[in-house]
Amino acid sequence: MDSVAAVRRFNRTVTQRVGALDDRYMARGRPLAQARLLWEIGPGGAEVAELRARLGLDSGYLSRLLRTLEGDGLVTVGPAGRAGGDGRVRVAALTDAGRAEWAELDGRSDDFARSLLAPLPGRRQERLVAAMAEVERLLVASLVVIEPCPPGDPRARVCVRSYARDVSRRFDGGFDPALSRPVHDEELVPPAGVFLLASLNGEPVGCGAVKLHPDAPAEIKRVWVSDTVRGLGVGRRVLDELEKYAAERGWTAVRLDTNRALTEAIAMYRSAGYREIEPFNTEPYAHHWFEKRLAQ
Amino acid sequence: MDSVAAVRRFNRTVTQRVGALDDRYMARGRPLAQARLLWEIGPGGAEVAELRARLGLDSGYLSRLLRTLEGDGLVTVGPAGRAGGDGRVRVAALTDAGRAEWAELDGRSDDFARSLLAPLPGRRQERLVAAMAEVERLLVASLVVIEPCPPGDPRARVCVRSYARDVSRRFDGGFDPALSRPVHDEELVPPAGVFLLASLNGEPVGCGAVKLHPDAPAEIKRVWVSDTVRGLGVGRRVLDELEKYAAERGWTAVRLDTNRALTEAIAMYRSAGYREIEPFNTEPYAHHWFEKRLAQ
DNA sequence: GAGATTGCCTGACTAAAGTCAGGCATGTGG
DNA sequence: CCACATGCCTGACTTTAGTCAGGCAATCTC
Repeated sequence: MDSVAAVRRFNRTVTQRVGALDDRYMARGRPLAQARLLWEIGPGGAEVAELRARLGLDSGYLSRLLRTLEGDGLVTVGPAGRAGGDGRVRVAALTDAGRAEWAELDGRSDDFARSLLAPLPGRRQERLVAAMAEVERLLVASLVVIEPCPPGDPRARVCVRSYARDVSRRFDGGFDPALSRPVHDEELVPPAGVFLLASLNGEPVGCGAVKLHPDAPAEIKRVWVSDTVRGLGVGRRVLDELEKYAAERGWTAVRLDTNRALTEAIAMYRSAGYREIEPFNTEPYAHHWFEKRLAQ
Repeated sequence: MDSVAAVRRFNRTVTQRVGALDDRYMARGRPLAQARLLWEIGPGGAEVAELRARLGLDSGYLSRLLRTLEGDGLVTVGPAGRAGGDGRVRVAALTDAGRAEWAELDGRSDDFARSLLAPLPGRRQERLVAAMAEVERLLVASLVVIEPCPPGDPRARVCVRSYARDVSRRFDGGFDPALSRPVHDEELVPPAGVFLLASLNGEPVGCGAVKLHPDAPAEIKRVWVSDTVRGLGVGRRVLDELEKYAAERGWTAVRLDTNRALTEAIAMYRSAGYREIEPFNTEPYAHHWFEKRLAQ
């Protein structure tokens, strides 16, 4: 397959060679990990747990790095500012010297970016920037992770609220959740069902749920994808995971209902093998009902 | 500047995040540096000096890495095969076990490339591949280095031969170097002049030379750019460097002659501030003569 | 309010990466 | 043939990165 070769060439030249240069720019005099951490803390400060998640570091290692930066007088680590907050969490903030160092890093990053553009004639610069944006956008698809999540989790709530907002904007006459058939959290917790969350670098960007009705096909609900990642196949992956969940537990069919305004969703269901069926519920906002038989 | 921000976003998400994933794929069980080295040696083997240049490693460190791979029975390092070659250079080659390991790495690289494409729907995959190719092509411009080189260097010879071949393909009736006004190597060695070589990862991809005539404008010769990097501003950069070289040594003008078939070159000269002048030599292949006054 | 959990910290490690100073054999220019 | 350069190698280091086990205090759960 030729496109695999093309991706490999890209990885080699761009992620490896350019990435190494980027690192070298970033870490002048200071170990790379420290520079990255300092950068990640930023002028606004950051909670330790967040830093750990963003940089993917071991708790002990991060702690030690923070101690080093503190020793150099660049960072202070103290209890979270907000009263009433969790007293265990600590926030790292930059000192004046740290802010200066951060500005230096920021400047260097700018320099490096400019050095990539500089050798190109003007129009090619624009094309490079456009192509980079495209690559970045399309590559995030492979960074989106889909995993089960309690429906009560704040990130799940964010998704469901966004879902309701999107839908009410698109339906004729809006959408009032109170009129729609209710879904209770307990129905989306194993073994009754599951709620899946799609996230990108920890940020929620999509969701979907399935209810495993006893003695009836499983029912798919609340499939939603943030428009920041729309068109990248995330919805389809969520749907696949939900079907897989139901199939593994013995269900042989899934159903769902949807509104005629959601044309892309309908197209996705059809292309995923769903067939339109007679109404199987009395959902007031639904115009179409679909079913798909699951291979065991 | 917004495009700088876009490049930085790209560097962050793509070179950093994807690059780190790539490394993790590459280095399973084995230290990354070893895996990279093994990969770089490849089934065809490679000279030690070349490996050092490609990977940018310290001589001692590389030697040690080779010793480790040798100890693991993956690599043999021996004197260069070619008789009459430099007896000091050594070549690393893969053993059977090394070849197997290499194939394993190769397979993993493929897997990783596929894993980037897989989550995307088909048409987006094509767009990603196209955008990657574009980014890669445009970014190599910033990896091209231009530096003085003795005109007798093999890489310089390669360029001049390519130049003659390109030109003879384009001129009506071909190009016979014997009929053209000759340029001797000594004229392109400081202080009489200079030969500049443009190279990408050590491979020659362009050249240009200037002769500093006493009591006459400096003369630019042999500006050539390989079509692998054409359109990326390399020719313009070579020209700038040549002008700078002449200006720094007190020359106040540069001249050159060119053939009417070389339309892009002519356009480049014009856009770089060259004005057409009366013939200043009797070059049989020239149709246009240009001059540019240099700011001191 | 006891017991488990969570968030951060420290100490004690190990492995990998990289540097530096020489050393030996080969090659090159006078 | 001498002096010097070059290509590779070894030994002796340092730094960076990262892991793991445990510990303390705050918080949550029952």
